[in-house]
Amino acid sequence: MPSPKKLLRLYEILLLCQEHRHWWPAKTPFEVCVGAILTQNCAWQNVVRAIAALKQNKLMSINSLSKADPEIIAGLIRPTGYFRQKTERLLNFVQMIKRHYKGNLNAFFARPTYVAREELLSIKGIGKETCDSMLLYAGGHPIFVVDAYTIRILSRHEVVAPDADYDEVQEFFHSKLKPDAGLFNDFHAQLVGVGAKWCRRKQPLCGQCPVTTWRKKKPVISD
DNA sequence: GACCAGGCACATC
DNA sequence: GATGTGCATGGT
Repeated sequence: MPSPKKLLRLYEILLLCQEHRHWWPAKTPFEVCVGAILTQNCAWQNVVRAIAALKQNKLMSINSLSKADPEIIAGLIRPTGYFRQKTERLLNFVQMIKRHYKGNLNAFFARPTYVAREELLSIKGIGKETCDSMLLYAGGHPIFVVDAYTIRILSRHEVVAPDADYDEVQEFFHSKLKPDAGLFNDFHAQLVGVGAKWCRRKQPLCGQCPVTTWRKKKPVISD
């Protein structure tokens, strides 16, 4: 298991290759939340289209979205796939914020991290990754987001086991790093950045990947 | 035409 | 609790 120092070194190298990514690519916290649901098992470029369509139809707000016809929403988010499920998930989310926080997203994110997390996870259609993306990128809570790229990259470097699950990997980051939302934000963004470019599902890490290049020089495994 | 993309819920064993 | 399956579009 690498030390906190090595994990930070990995981050520094990613940062040198890509610079700060200023994530999440959204204008408002609510847009982050919508994007987090829409990006489930789908390429980001399709999410961009769906978000543009929602904005064009003035549905990028808790109030308007919650009142919209599900058929209309489904039609607008169609490019992201699973559009019926995602429509239901978006509505489940906005209805919870309306019911419990009078539609005030800031009030929701003002809750303690664990309270907000439990509340999000209780919503049908919001799993751990979607929930943690919202907490970190929309709410500024210091919680590490684990996604397919994170597990793929770290397991290929034998930093975590290939079959490591979400909780294990998240706990790994939390145990090695200080709870710093800014660091967690960009670290995860860096991993997704190299992941989307170089780390496809069934392919080995290629030599162009900055993380691979780093490992060739100095293995991260054990210390 | 096969495979993949920044998941999740549910059924089955 | 682990594993398999449905959900669905768009790009390569």
